[in-house]
Amino acid sequence: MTKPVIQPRPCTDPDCRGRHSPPERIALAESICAGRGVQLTKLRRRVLELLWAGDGPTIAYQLIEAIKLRDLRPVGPPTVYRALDFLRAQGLVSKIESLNAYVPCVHPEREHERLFFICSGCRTSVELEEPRVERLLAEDAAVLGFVATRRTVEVEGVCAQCTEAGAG
Amino acid sequence: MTKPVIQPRPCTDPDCRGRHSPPERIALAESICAGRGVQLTKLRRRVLELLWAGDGPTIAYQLIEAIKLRDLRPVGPPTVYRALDFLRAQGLVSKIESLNAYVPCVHPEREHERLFFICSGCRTSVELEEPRVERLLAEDAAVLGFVATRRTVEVEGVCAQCTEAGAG
DNA sequence: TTGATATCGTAATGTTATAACGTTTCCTAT
DNA sequence: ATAGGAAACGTTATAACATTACGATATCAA
Repeated sequence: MTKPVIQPRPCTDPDCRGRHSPPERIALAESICAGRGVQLTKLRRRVLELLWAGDGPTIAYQLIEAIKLRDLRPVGPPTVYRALDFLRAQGLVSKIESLNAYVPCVHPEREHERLFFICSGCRTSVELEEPRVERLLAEDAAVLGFVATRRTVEVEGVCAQCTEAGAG
Repeated sequence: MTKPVIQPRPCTDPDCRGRHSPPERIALAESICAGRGVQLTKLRRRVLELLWAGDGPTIAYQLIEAIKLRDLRPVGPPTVYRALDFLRAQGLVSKIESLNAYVPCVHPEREHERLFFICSGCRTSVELEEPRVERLLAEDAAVLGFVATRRTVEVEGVCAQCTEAGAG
């Protein structure tokens, strides 16, 4: 009885809204790291799994707690922050600056900048690719003679569900 | 002998790049607050002055130190954070989320979202209004049924001067 | 197996921000 | 003028987020 092998699968739906199976996305991360010759170690993988398991942006100290619970061993902040740094460098995780929290990237296989809609009601976030925003920012950067290395685009507000719930 | 009165003056140059006299911008802040019936108290004004005096994004604890030096009295973090909260609420100051630092808004008289280009070389930032980005984000929000309350758009990189200096 | 490099553990500490509660200031109605 | 109330501020403590520094372990090529 062999376990079914989970195949990473590039997503071609620009409007998928992040609806992917976490195991499939982890498998994709594995294959991306393998392809780059970098190591998705047990710890790094665990952190990525926990981010996928969370139902919204997760703060570093939640990850520390979760690892303690799940792996029955204590880990210090540097351990988790190092893993996060690695995952961010590989484009597998983004930091939501306005929350000091971290989210798994839905489409690490696409090398795009991401923007986030963050609901202050249910504390979830939606990742979006917006080539048009990217293009405008690149244009402005060019006018300024500015060489961009990182973009942060975050929109805070209330999502459709929470608006309905609040109104109903 | 009367002091010359500094008149606040709306800026009509969309590409002014923030070249304004701080005293003039403080006077503008005064008049905006007066118009809204809110108080730009001595402390709040001092914080705003210090932000204008800084040559780039300023962190809260720098403000605490600066007030100690300048006004010869100790102030606690809550005092400064409250002043910053007020100034942000009035649109006179923005927080740069990716630096945890604060900058005075160049054009508080215009009710626009701002985006920032932040140079990691000289630690300065340039504020820009980008109605086109605003529009795209509004569009995306509409598609998601998302009611936006705050936008954070920050581009990190190296400015033209620093690029030249580094290359030369 | 050895040396080099990457990764991880651990203690301490640094940095950023807020809670809680008391005091002062200032306006308004009398 | 003065009592009541709201807004602003002061102060202590602490919470929340992140890094430094250094040693231990694991991994891999030669």
